[in-house]
Amino acid sequence: MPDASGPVRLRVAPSPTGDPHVGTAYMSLFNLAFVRQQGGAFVLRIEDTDRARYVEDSEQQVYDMLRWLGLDWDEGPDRGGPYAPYRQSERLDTYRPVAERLLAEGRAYYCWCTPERLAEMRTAQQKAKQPTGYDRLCYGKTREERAALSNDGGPGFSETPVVRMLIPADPPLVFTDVIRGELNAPVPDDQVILKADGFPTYHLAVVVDDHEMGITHVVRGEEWISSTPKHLLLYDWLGWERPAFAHMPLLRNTDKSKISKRKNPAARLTWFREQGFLPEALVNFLALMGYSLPDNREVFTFGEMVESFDWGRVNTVGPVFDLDKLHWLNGHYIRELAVDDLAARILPYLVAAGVVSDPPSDADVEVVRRATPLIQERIALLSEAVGYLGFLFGDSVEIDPDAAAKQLGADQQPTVAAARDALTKLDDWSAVSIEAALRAALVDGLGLKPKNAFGPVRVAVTGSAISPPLFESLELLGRERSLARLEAALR
RNA sequence: GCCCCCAUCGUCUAGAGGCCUAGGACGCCGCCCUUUCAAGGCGGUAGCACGGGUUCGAAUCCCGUUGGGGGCACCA
Repeated sequence: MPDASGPVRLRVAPSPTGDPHVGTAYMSLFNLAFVRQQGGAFVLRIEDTDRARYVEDSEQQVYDMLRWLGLDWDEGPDRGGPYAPYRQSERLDTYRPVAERLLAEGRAYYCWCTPERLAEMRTAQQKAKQPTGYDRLCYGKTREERAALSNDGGPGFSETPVVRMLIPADPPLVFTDVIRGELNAPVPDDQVILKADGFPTYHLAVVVDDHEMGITHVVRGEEWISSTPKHLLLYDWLGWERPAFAHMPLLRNTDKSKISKRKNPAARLTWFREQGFLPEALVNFLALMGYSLPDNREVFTFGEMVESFDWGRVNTVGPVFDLDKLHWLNGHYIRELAVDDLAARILPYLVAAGVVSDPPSDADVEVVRRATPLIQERIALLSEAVGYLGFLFGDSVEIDPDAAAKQLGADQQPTVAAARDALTKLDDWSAVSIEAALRAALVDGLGLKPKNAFGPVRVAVTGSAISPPLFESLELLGRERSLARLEAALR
């Protein structure tokens, strides 16, 4: 097994079958942390050997999301590298000779069984409480011999055969995992390595490619532990050096099951961007899943993770993906952002919500920039800016009925009127002056508690009982629209 | 059903035999601050799954039980 002292090449190998999965980012992160620490190469390989499940756009989405997260790769289909091509569908010629060699050496055999026959066999085995696995019906038979079996209602025969590994009686089951130490995996059955359509299965393709590409460390999910003996066998048969294996824990849904798009929106990587999470917060959070820094610090950069990275610190327990903590972390990162940076990140969400025109006017951009400091410590997600800042755009504002009922009833009319009168007389339309004028008129003048004095004004002007700080909001809104909204609340 | 992996507060975790009366973070609760909401400050709640060993001593090592997860495809 290679150690980590030499050049390291790791791979991330998503299958292009829909929205990028959060697990892809998770594996990429740990992969990349190790690569950067060791000075190796991060290889992105697209494992598209399943033509039935291939989705056109998803490869591009993988690129987009990994770049968004800043988890950039050194070699890949889009940027080339010494071992191109990096798409398995373009490497078919690489796998076929290997399958033929195994066939010739008696380590593999053709199988003509139909999928229907295999399904029936599995069902029967389960029913009989037997371990499931291929029964080797085709083993040692020629095409003609096997076909003859099916002539009169025998087991299903398919014209195009697959190639299966002939698993020996004592396959290698024990291997050392860099995270878990010595592992004892289950005995495999005669696995298909070449499909009827001529494409390899994952098991063949991954071993051949990892060898060809000089991959030293395989970082993948825990779900692969039970498949590893198949891969070990292939390495041994072919006389190739085994890579090191790191089986990461699986991210979980709240019910502890493997994280899935069905049960958890967060399983879709694009969801995080839609919601307004910051990529740096997500990366930090992902690093916290099943991992900790030596000093147990919780907020850290990718670079800091790299400095002390150690496979031994990766937990073996699958962490539940807890959005509460990610929210907190995201809010934390938002508060640390420079105002202009944050404003620039908020803008697309306002545009997407239709609050700001597309493209935004210079005036709108300026308003967002000036409003951003008011909400920086109030939002945990970029998308929440829409609710806070919507009132600043447009002539009138829609008043929340609940807030109106509580803050703009008959009792509050004099308060609103007094506010209007005080502000109408105001010369200097600045937050400081506005506050002074309103305090004088409402708190001192009408003897109201601040809460009761400013509440009605807030609802009248922002449309909501929850808003950015009132006086700054009035200043940003401007005299004309502010007074108009107070006036409107009096009718 | 068969095989494999795993087990510290609700959640993420620290802990590699004595430093543990088990520490931190999120959440939750209370108080302070306060023009709403936040943010911030202070305090609190809550856990070593269970049973046997080993040892002077066990959250830490071993075995079993229970519990959870994963795999058992011509999917990856």
